[in-house]
Amino acid sequence: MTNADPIALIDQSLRVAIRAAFGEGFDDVDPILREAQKREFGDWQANVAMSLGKRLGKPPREVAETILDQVDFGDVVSESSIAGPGFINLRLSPSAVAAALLAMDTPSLGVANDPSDHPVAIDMVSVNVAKRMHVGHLRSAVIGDAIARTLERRGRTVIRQNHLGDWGTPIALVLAQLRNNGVNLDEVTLEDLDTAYREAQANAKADRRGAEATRRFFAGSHRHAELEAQNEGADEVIAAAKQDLVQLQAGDPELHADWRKMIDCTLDAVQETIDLLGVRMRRDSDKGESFYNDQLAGVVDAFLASGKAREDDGAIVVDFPDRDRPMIIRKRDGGFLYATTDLAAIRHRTHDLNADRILYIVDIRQRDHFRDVFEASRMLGWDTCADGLAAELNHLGFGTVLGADGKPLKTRSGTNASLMGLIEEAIRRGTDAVLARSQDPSAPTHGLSEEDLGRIGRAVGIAAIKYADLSSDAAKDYVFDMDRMVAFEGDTGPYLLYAHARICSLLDRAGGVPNGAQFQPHEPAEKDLGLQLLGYAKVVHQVSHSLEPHHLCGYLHRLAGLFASFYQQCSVLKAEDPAVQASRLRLCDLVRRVLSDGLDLLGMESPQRM
RNA sequence: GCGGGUGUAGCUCAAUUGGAUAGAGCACCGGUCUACGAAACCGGCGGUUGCAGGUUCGAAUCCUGCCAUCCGCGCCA
Repeated sequence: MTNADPIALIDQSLRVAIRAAFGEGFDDVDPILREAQKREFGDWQANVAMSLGKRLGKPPREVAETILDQVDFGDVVSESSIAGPGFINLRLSPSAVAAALLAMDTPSLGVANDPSDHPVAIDMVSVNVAKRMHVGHLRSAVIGDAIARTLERRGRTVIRQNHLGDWGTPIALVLAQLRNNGVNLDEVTLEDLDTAYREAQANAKADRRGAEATRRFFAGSHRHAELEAQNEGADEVIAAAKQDLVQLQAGDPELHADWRKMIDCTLDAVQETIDLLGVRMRRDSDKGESFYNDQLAGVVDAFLASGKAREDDGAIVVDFPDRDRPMIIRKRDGGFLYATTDLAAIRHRTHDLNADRILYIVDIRQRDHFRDVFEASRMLGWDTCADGLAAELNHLGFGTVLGADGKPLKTRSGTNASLMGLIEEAIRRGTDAVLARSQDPSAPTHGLSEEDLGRIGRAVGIAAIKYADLSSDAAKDYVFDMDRMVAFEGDTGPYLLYAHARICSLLDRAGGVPNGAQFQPHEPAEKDLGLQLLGYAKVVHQVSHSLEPHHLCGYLHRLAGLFASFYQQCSVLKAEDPAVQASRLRLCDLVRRVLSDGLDLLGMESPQRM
């Protein structure tokens, strides 16, 4: 915040006034400044009088009057009044808004860096080897990317961690299946892998009760429950796979080479999808379960040595003081579990990566799992970095993607909808719309090359999908309705892109912002737009803490809406007074940059035309 | 059975974390383009915030009890 920040100035003035009016003991009273919810009331309001009234035993309105008698807002506030039970309503002077806009009109747009120099580790996407990506991965990728970009915007180093499901009996089963099928792994496609995966699954469960296993099989990514094939009483297929796994672990060169090829094939396909989605993640983000494999025995030993784990019916478990269900970290047969791997991963991320914040962008149904793992890791101090700083461990759990019927989104055949298919359809529909509009000779996109139009269509389609995913509370389920998303009307990603594109062409026609342009937000629409702009840094800071991108979506949508109103009410190019025109152009330019910056944090492109 | 989430306009979602008359979008009705881009703007219709109590100046938000619904619950990941 700069010293031109009118809200900080008002806050300070009120604190001084409260101290002066009520004496010592009222040194540090929060004026409870809030944005006014309705413009009729004012721009901002202070709600301190109500709580202070109680403390002083005086009517809140009287308290408010006393404060206003004492306060000196300088020329920041143009109008103040008392309303209702004791709200202090304030209207900012145009000059104060102008000064604040001037202060934020810098490359940073007022967004401050986070002081921490530790990296942040984000566990996101987390695909399963040999499986196609499906909608279950969409949210982790989109939300994770938005969070990562927001933290990077604040100067943090973000280490994306693709916690691959690349180890264990499931993977061994697929390998065995591939060899049975005589598949040449040098030319293997993800299709082959996916098929082998399904066949392996079918074989594994053929000899056993299938219903429950089938239900789990279709549940989602490996971080959900994809293969229910590790129960005791393994049949021959599983026994053989476990044998393979032992050999693989022992370093059998041929098996290891096949295993690598399988991973490479999967990840090449993943990369293609990730790139098309515009999610920033590369192969150097890969750190799968296999990475932690040789640390798992040590994890269990550490818990045993510290007395935090005990043996129970042959298994090793960790107890929690407030829960009766323990967490198993080693099975009776000596095998390790998902929890064991996650404990190793936390230790790696604090001890080796030095991360002071570890975020998990994983389905919310795993809340209990992460609660257990986080708490257990704290028992051994594995949440602390080398410098003694305790890392913040956070599970950003997201809800399920539902179809129009309100049930988890599936294809007609009942399998999980392919993520690539969804993305391609969104892009196709975005491109169709862009192409159709470019037919109009007066359209700004008229005459653009097919390549350019395709690029714009892609940006529009992707923005539609992402905005739908990001604009509501991540923890809740949401209905994936392609028709609504790509209607491109109302509260959608394309609406934001459209606002941005209009500003671009406006500035284009004007030849940019004139030298010496000064902010003069006198018209109500100009001032409202200006006030909204001033809130940008705050919302970015907020999202980087709360991990709620939907607040940024809401902010940008309001900004775009206020711009649309302003655009309707205030002529820019036709403004008669050159100073007014210059002011409006500068305002437009600032809106454009904030929109573009905000869209980028959400992982969306902002084309100049659409 | 135990634990957790959710419940807001016909539909999809918000609500600055306890503030004023609960807001948007879609749908519906009515206005605004020989154009600073109508993917837009302006107005209208639409609510007992699941129900019942409680806390206080003030509750969608906090507490208690119900109802509905979804999810999780030791050797799967």
